[in-house]
Amino acid sequence: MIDIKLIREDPELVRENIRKKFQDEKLPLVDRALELDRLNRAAINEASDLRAKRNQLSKKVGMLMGQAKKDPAKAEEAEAVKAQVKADGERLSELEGLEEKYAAELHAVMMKIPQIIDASVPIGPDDSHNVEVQRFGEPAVPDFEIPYHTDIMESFNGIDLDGARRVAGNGFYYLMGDVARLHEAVLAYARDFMIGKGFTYVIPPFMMHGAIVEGVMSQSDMDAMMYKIEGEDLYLIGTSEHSMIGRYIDQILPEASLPHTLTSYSPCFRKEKGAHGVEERGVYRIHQFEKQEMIVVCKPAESMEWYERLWRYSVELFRSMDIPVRQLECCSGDLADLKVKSCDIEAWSPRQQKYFEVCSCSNLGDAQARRLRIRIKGEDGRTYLAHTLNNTCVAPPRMLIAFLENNLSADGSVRIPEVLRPYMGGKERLERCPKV
RNA sequence: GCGGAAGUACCCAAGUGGCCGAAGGGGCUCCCCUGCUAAGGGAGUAGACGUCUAAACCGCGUGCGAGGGUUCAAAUCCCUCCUUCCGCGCCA
Repeated sequence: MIDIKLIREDPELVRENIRKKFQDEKLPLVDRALELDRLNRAAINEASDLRAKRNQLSKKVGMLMGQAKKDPAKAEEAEAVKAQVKADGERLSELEGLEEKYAAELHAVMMKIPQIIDASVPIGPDDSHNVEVQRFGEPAVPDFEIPYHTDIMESFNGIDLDGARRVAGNGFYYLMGDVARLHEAVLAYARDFMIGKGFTYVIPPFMMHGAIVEGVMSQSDMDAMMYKIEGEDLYLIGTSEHSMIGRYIDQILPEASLPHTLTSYSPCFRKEKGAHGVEERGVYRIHQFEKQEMIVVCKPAESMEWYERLWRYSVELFRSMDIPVRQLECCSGDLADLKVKSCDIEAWSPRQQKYFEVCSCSNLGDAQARRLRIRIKGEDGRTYLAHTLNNTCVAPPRMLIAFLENNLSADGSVRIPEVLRPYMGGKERLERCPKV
């Protein structure tokens, strides 16, 4: 969400930004916003004048009523003033209706106008124009065949998709044995990794109110992603970012307390409508997964610096588990409407011989902060909007695909990288086991 | 979940229809007085949001948990909801 003042002062900049994102159908929204803003302010001004008048006259009634005890003539005068106020009442309630109507419409329009993207974002209509920035580690292709990830998991008796389908349907999983333990090991390792970077570990609510949902994500994302609890104003979180950023709703943070650097764990629930749908056979795109996340709330001037730091943490984390990765920058057309700049960290899949998304790092600028009214109080007493960022540390079980494929040996065993061994009871390898 | 109580500014707290945007106290800030300091005196202390403005000040509007309603006028009356506290119940 952008500032309405920006549209007042420089509508062309906002239009240009919409064009850069290949959303020309939204161009009329700019003029619509200007019009609604004008109407809204006119209504506010007139209503405000009427209220001022009413307040004055009502006080006068009060005074006259007081005097009426000694001088009955004053009572009549009071009645006359009452009638005056009542006369304006109709116009005032009409204006109040208009205020509400215009404000609501304006808000709806403003929610659709995308955040101003950073000047450095590459321009392109869709994800095919995303830009590979840099690779980390050698994308190796072994001389033996790498099975599909669920087959690798099955070779350790580590997954049951059939059972999950019976219980919850497609898009769920049972992880078992060493694979389940590995899943938790990766999360625990990522947690400690971030604690080591000075982040505070947080376990947030896994559900949230509708008002928070609207603040942290766009309407289209909400429809495509969120599960609603029947009969309650509660949604299952799609990522801990939602409840982590939501925590700051209506808060004014002392400047000295910044930056807030948090690493949160949560299960994540997603409908995955649209996108490419839920995968039939595997744990790449599913309705439920777990994630260790990074969250930063900081001063506006520092958000780009944090953005750079955050995605590098992901790279460092994956490299420490011997997984080759690359940084892929999101182009303008692929950037969600709330984001200023974003990149994916993609892990190498030796089986498919291509990179696939495992982390997503975003600088939201003041977009979430404006929607949720997250402000900072400066030393000079002024308040201003914070910036928010988020990034994935690890999101298994998808992340396990990269892990298993890259650490698989010709004999079918999987090497446990040293950093994970303390979380696996010292185990150095996962060995194939007979089918149960 | 049931019963009871309560939500007023940084904190405590008075206020049941009219100069109440809100007494009083504490705290905090500034000033003065006094060399003996768990001292005295004075002043200030809604923040926020909206509007107005080139911007700011000022002004105006909103604001007493939230949202509605009654009224010329609501902290005060009515309705709904939320939160907290105390019992009871249930439960990892």
